[in-house]
Amino acid sequence: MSQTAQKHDVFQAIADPTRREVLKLLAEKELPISEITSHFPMSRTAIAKHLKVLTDAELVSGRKQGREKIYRLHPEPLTELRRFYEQFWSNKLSVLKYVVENDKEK
Amino acid sequence: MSQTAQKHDVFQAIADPTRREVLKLLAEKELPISEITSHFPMSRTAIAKHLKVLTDAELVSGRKQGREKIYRLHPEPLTELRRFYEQFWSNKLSVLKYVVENDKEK
DNA sequence: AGTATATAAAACCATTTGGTTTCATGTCAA
DNA sequence: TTGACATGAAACCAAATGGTTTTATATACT
Repeated sequence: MSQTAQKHDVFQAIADPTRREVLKLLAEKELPISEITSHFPMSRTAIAKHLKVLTDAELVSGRKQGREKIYRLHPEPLTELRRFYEQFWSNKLSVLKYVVENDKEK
Repeated sequence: MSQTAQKHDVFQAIADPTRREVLKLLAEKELPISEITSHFPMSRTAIAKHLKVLTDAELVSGRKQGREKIYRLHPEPLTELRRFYEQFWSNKLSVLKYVVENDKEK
């Protein structure tokens, strides 16, 4: 269980639309599992599994409070998304090439 | 087979590390399938399937030229990635909240 | 014409994914 | 202490994913 365990990465974690929605919910405020579940047309167990994946990717963390488990967002890993995105769209030759070549076709 | 078919979306397309690498390759210049394949430890057929997924997500397109099929990058759909990212990290309350609350803990 | 090359298409396979149901456990409240 | 509530854990399942091998077809080269 090292710091680098990370069975699921960010890219995989956000591949599922339900998980993306969960992240949006948690961006507002932290929530217990049952609260989160109430926003989706599926079982609590299914949501719990999604939360497991998000936890693996270190995008959320849950703490037990009484009989509830409360999840909160950890947005940092999303910066990897940004880095990926910028390889293609930020001050990169590829973008220029793309734009130029597309202009030619018109 | 409408224009809106789009069986695979961008998030799903970039979930696989091989496909992310393919995109990086194509950011440099357009390439035929066999050329792309030579960069990976798997069969041409496997790469062709990855290219199919990327095509579904409209991240690449292929044109037949002689006996080769040449693929090129279409980076536009990646903006959806950016929009997603910015929901969490760009001038949003959630970020402020996150930072503030993290400060408190230290 | 015949051979090598580049891709396409299909069948197949193991593993992962995204869901379910069922049962067990811990906690709160009356 | 009894019952309701919130979660955990396990078994199960169908479909999707990521790969393979095999066979076919079109193009290029000599």
